[in-house]
Amino acid sequence: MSNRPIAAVSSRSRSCSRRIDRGISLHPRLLKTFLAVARSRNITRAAEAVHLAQSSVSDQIQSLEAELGAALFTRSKTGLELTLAGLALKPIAEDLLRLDGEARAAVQAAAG
Amino acid sequence: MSNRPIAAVSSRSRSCSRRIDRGISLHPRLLKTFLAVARSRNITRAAEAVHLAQSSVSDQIQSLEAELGAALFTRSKTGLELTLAGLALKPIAEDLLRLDGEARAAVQAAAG
DNA sequence: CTGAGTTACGAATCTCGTAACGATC
DNA sequence: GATCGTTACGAGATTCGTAACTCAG
Repeated sequence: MSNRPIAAVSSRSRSCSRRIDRGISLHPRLLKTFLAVARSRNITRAAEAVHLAQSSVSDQIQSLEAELGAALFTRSKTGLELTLAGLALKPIAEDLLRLDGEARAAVQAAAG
Repeated sequence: MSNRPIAAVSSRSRSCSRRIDRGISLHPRLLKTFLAVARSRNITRAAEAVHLAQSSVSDQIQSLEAELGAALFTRSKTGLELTLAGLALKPIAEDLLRLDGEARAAVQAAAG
């Protein structure tokens, strides 16, 4: 009988945001999207870069912000800008993604 | 209309394995489970440690192996043993999880 | 009206638990 | 028969795309 106290219960309660992961871990996919947006400072462009719909990118950024409890970008008329939190996340996200690749490579090397 | 050439199409075709992510990135959740199994060399124990059902742990390990294209453990009568690939993955998985935490901390620090 | 981001909604997919098996001791 | 891992299956949650909406220029 429903023994899932870990995963949040409320789920789809507020607005639309589909928040991708929720409190368990920083999903690499979100990080990849975040970096694309950080680079282009433009959601539309980032969406093309990662082959996702604009709305998906918008959602992923919001999920990441919700997950971390902090705004990563400031939405201004002239474009998006990284906040202090976004600036702090960027280099670590890059490391994380790099390590992800290293893990794959290491396993391939070890297994043949 | 249905424009999803990226995500695999076949999906639930073989056996039961629900393979968690599939070719996009190393899911931190899988890594956490992997480390728990690597530590106890026992799926039942690992399941208790990470608060999941035995079957979920079994699936996650298989997902990870499928994702990486290599066996991480040898299932023998006496228990599970790490393969060369598993041995190679372990330290990187630990780093990955550590970095995950660092990212959170850095964002918290920057945002207040 | 155009360009950019966000919200609504729905279909396909994924996650994880219960239950049923299979194998080893 | 007890223990441990795997497979089957189903309920609920997640992901992402289309479409509609909002706001600045």
